Amino acid sequence: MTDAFANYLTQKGSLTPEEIRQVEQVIIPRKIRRYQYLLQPGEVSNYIGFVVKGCLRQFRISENGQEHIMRFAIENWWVSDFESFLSGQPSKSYIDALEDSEIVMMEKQNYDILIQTIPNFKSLIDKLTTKNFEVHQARIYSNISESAEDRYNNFIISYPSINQRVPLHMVASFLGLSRETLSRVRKQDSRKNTD
Amino acid sequence: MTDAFANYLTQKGSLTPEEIRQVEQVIIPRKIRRYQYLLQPGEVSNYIGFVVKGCLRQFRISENGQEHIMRFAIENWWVSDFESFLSGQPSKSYIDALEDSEIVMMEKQNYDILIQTIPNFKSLIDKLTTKNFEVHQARIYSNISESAEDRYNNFIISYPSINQRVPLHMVASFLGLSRETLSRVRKQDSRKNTD
DNA sequence: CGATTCTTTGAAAACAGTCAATCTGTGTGG
DNA sequence: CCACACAGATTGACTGTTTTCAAAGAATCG
Repeated sequence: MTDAFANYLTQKGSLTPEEIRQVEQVIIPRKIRRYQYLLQPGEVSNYIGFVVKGCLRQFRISENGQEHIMRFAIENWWVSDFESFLSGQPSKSYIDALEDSEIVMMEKQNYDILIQTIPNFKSLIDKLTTKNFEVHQARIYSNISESAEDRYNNFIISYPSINQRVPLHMVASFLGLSRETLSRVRKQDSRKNTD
Repeated sequence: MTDAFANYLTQKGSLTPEEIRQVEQVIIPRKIRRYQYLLQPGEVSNYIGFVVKGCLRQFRISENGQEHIMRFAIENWWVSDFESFLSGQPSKSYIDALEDSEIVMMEKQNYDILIQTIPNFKSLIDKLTTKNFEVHQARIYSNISESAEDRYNNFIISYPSINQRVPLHMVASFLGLSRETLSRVRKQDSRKNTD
């Protein structure tokens, strides 16, 4: 079950078998059913999860009741409200599962200890932080500079696997578009590609 | 000149006078004239700067030649292309000064040493990283969920000092709007406020 | 004062959202 | 196996928002 996690730690973090054993002592495997919440607003996100199998999303609900998807997570991605996880402040987000999923969870106190005791784990997290920064910048740049069509096209290039698995109206929500608009954008695109 | 930096380190990072002396050994004060570039695309951002006085911006230029402002920096803010600084990859951004400015610069290698040797400095940077994460999330959420008017109103609440100092067309660029639209939004707003 | 930068305005066009209806595919219960 | 319900996707007509283009009006600086 947690082989995927061990592989990840080996490949992305160069952890030794001994270090992986140490990490595995503090993780908790969990199954999450489709539609099940992992986090709700007001709770503090005391853990990070690593997705072994499945698909989840983090979203907020605006005053008028609309859902706005901040982030997806599939196999080999981390899932958490990192904002709440890092700051210790209550979350503003929901996290739920879009498919029956399996994750391994790690509590913040153990996470902090591992960072202090396993340099390879620390540098893995540093890489993750840098990557997150890049992803955020890219998304902000896309949001302020690109048309709906370009944003969608970049999305399917950057996240083809998400695009395949997730309903279109959620992709629209992630991109900040109405589902109707995204549906029309996609139609335009397919017309162009068959020319 | 660098008193502002020492104050910042004391107040935000609880550094002791001795620790501050240690930091001050590796910083380089620099004056940047208005319109002067601090960074251009392709360069690696090998330093972070702390703004003692003045105002700067980080922006990218899109294929059609438009400027898109990623970030402003004024007194007591850090300035850098953090993406490039953290990853060591070439930057995609320009940084330039909007006013004659004074900054103190720190090279990455010294930054790394200070993080390792001064726990207070490390936790200051950790706070900064968390704060950055929050700011990114807030901006993304704003971009995908709010109207032009709401985005602008949130901007002037969140960054009143920037709004006062920076030309309207740059605020528009930061928000992902045309200057004409922002001009009209602002007019609408002022009408509402005088009712 | 003249030059430059910044802001505003109007009119038209492009773009995106809303509402309502229909269509499609999937899965469940009878 | 069929009928039905349900979630998701599409379409059309309409409305509202934002951009674009062009011009003119402030403000600032040397």
